[in-house]
Formats: sequence, C-alpha cells, structure tokens
Amino acid sequence: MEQKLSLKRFDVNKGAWTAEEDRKLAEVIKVRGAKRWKTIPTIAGLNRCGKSCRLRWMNYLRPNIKRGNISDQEEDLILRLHKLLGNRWSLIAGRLPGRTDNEIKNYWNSHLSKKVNQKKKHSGASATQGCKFAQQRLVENAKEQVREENTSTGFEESNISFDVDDFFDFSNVDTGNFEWVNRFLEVDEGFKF
DNA sequence: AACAACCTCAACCGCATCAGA
DNA sequence: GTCTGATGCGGTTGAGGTTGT
Repeated sequence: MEQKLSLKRFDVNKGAWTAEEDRKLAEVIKVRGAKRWKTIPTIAGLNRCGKSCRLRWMNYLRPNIKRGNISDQEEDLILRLHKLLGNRWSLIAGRLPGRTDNEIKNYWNSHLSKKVNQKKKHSGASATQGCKFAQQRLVENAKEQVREENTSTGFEESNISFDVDDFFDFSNVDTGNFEWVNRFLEVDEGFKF
C-alpha cells in the first residue's frame, strides 16, 4: 500500500499539455520568473517534471514566440546558417527572432533536409562537404589570428580553445541584415546558394 | 468509407555544460 | 579542485493529422 502511494507520488504526467496546465505554468512563471525549474511544477501544482515545464515554456508559452509558416527569407537564412554551423539548432534559432530551436530542428528534418538532399543529387558535388571546408578555413584563419595575438602576449599555443560563436559576430542579423552570411559563404564561391 | 502510408510537430530522453557550495 | 544540482542542447519518439489508394 505504502509502496503504491510512493510510486504514485513520483509518477509524473507525460504527453500533451492541457490548457489548464499551460495556464498554471504561465501564472507561476509570471510571478517567480523562468528559473529554478525543479520547484516550478510543485508551486504550480503540476504533476510534471521541471524539465518538461521548461520545455513547454521555451517552445510554446514564452512571449514573442512566432508561430506558423516559416517565410522564404527565414528558410533561406536557416539553410545558410545550417551550412555554416551544422546542427546547432539553438544557435540558428538565436538568429531567427521568435523561433525556437525545436521548431527549426523540426522544420529542417521535415522540409529542408529533403530539399538539400535533392539539391545534392542534382549538383553532384557535396555542398555540405564544401561548406565544411569553407567553415574549416574560416576557423583556421580565426585560430591563426588568435595565435598571432597570443604569441605577442606570451600565451601558450597548445591551449587555444576556439569558439565559433564567440568569434563570429551575429549581432546585425536581428536588424534583418543577412549580408554577413553571404560574406562568410563567399569564402568559397562554389558554395554559395 | 476504410485502411495504409506518410508527414508534422510537441514532447521526452540522455548527455554535456555551467554555476554555486 | 571537486561535487552536485540546475540548465541547455540535440537526437529521437510517437500521437494525431493528412493524403493516397
């Protein structure tokens, strides 16, 4: 009996969220903010785990979420960013205001991956492969730059840790200026769309 | 109308990373 | 320095919807 009760206590809800659950979650987050996810379900009286609450908030309830069709411009940007960054969905989503990583990942898997594969078949040469070279070259150039700076400041070369996100400046994307994407892709003319 | 095949997307899972004690 | 809990990320799953036969 006791065992049954304790099992029941930890048996959390899974599956689709109800409108009532959404309302409770949004209410608590409004008051306490989107942090300490582990405590949120308890406070909200939800039979969910914190992780599930966080995901629901991030992908669905958060304000300024843009739902519905992905525009041609957005699609183009996703393609270009994916070419540049690979499956780094959160990074790509960060450059598309109002879109979530999950949404972009789903969109890629259901729409764009097919498109890209078809393109590959037609063009023969692997664009992804090409992009890897282009990206690698960019990274190498950047590393070289860091190395030069480090030798002048006396740092050890062996400890270079390079982060693409830190190095590339995405800040102008929010203003709708996608020119920078072309600039990077132009490193190798062959891999432009 | 009935069924199968396919597609979409919300949600889960496991692992990695970060931050604070 | 290391331990632990919280958070973030990408891959995967499965329910529900749509389309084709």
